Amino acid sequence: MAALAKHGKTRQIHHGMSETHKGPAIVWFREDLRLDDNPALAAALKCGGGIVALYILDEQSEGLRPLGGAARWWLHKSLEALSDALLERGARLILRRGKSTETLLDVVNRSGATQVHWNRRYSPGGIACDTATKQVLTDCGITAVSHPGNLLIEPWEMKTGSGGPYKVFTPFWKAVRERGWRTEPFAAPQFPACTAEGMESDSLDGWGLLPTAPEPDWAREFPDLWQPGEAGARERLKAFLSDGIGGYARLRDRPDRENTSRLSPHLRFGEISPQMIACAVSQARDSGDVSERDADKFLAEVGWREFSHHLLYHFPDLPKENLQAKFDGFPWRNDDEGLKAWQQGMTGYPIVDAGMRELWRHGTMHNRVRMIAASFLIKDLMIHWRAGEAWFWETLVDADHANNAASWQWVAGSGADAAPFFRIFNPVLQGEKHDPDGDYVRKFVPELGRLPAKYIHRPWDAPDDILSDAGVKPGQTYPERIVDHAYARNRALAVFKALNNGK
DNA sequence: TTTTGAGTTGTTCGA
DNA sequence: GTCGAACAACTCAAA
Repeated sequence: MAALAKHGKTRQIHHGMSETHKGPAIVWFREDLRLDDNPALAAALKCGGGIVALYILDEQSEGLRPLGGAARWWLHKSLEALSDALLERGARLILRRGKSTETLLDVVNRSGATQVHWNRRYSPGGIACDTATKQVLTDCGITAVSHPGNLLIEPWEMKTGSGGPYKVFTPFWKAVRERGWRTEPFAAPQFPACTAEGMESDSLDGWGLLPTAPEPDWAREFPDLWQPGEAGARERLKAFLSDGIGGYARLRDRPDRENTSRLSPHLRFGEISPQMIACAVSQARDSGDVSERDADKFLAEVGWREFSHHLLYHFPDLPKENLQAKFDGFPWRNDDEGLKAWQQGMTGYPIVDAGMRELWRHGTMHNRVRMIAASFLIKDLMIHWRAGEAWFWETLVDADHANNAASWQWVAGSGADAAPFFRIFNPVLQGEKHDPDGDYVRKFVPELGRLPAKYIHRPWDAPDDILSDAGVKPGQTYPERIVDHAYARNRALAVFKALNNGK
């Protein structure tokens, strides 16, 4: 009807109508691709005029970081799932591409919506975009409401005794727990019979989010490992609570076991809320199914996500600038070959290479191995943490602006509550400690698969007959070490020491 | 204002 | 093989 009318005129028409006829409310989905426990969706449905469920692929607005490849794959699948879930309830997901503000205005005008609801983002680009959008909508007489839907507590609500943001995790998490968070979920909403009838929508396939030829199909194995979407998130949580969380405190560091939750990409896209996770874990603990130790340890990981997001809110430069200014003088090495070897999993250190190859093949890496691999890039190769951050952003399905930046700075020592400079992971000892049988290495570095456990984390120490029995030819079937760890460790220690003396 | 205790994830050395 | 200490010095958070 009013699809082609100019903005102003359309608005006028609808304002005139709103006295007698209530327009629909738009739910603008962004990083909250779920129907359950979704405050923006619940609020929009409450309006009673029907809803328009909208997702905008915004690759143009300044300050919004374009998704990396692996995350684009996830987004595609997650939008499919969301669209299906909405269809089951008689609603459509409208897909649009373009600048957020303009696109939203266009959908407002075409739909005659009088309200727009969304759940907040906390990155500087997201905040800027949402603030501007809210202003424009408000100026047009549209009610724009932002809701808290992605964090346990809003970042501005957590303050230390002196009024500043927390910079140390332990007191932060203690304060969050003492304060508590919302435990009543927003109920699974009842949908009106018909919504967004006749609205134009892009075709998801047309967005090109999946890898396309001649690009290699790096996502080939993803579907076997992941089930993006709300239902997948719920199943993952359930499976973790029944199989993985028992012994979590002890076994979460073992990449050869399946004791991590693997919920991070689901959280990243908001397919499940941190409240829902926390609630389920607390219940399992209270009923005695899960030990207090395991439950608390796992909840603390949700706490780290929270901490990272709060940090990014208070320190918007976190993804680009050292949080500790003294690191600005750090003599990072330019080493394209080293960076490439690291990215490809060809450093000659089996645990590092296994991790980097897991990342490429599966779009994820075990948490412990992320630290080992990151420490290797930063401290052994002395390559800037930003190069590592960028690679993880491109390859992780759970790539999260806040977590990624905060974690890389933590490893580098430049971040909040960071590792002391002398904490330099030894890739051999870490491998032997956390992958004692070498099963993790065997899975991702098959050319070492026949080496006995004793040598699998240090093939250079293996006698010639053992190497040849295992079919390993150093420098041919598997690379020699690109740097000697003992040498690299001393080099890093010297640099860090100078950094501290120089202030 | 001052003081005090503490700080995710490690490694190495020497007893 | 196991264990504790050293590795530095600083900043944070709360009393």
